Amino acid sequence: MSKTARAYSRYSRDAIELLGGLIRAARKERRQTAQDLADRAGISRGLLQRIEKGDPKCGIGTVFEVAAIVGIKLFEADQELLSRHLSQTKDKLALLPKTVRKKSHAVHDDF
Amino acid sequence: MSKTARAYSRYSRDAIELLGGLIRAARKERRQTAQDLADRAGISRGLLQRIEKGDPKCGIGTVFEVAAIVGIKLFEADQELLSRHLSQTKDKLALLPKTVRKKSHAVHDDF
DNA sequence: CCAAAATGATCCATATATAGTTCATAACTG
DNA sequence: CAGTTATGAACTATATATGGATCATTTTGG
Repeated sequence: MSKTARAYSRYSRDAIELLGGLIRAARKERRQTAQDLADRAGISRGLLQRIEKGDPKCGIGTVFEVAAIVGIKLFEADQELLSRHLSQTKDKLALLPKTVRKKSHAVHDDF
Repeated sequence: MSKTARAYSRYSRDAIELLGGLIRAARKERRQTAQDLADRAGISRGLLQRIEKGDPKCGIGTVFEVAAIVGIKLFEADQELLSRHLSQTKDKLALLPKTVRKKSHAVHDDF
């Protein structure tokens, strides 16, 4: 028996669906075929269809790649800035405690 | 033989790695254990580890979910706004031509 | 210090995503 | 209008991600 499918919060579902929609809109504005975009991204047309529809099961790498191809960048569009932000985050992580204790409970979700 | 692994652009790799780092940083600031966050997200600790490390192969749904739990929203934090944006995008899509022709080639990637 | 706990890494079995196909329908173009 | 092309949707086989366990190491708190 297949373990009941994973559940996603309303936010996640909406966010992913929005991203997919933005991709589809951007592709059409570019007057680009689904097949063509899929080819450029190195994926199948079927997978692109699911991405544009907002399927949560698609690999984040593929989605980001496709999004970037049609000009949608979720983070800094400037590679230079992005790299800097990335290393800053790494630095910050180096400062934070390596491990962490307790606080396992009582964290209340607000979304 | 395993077909050579998919390639990702520099941007995608950095963006995903950044997102993972932000998640890890946020989790530690909350003084939350990896195991605990994994439990809350309904995933295994191993998978969370890969997400925080920036593995492009993780499902976008899982990543977004984990991110949201630690308070990172890539789109509107306000569910109301997000929903509105989502339906706006759908409306816009309804206006765009259903299908699209040509322009298969000559789209130059700039990232 | 010492014991307990968190993390990072690896391995395997299994669930699942993806490619690739096919088919039906819709929507452009001339 | 007719022919062509894009799209949406399903299905299957295979590649691969994920869960769950284990082990070594590091870090923390008492």
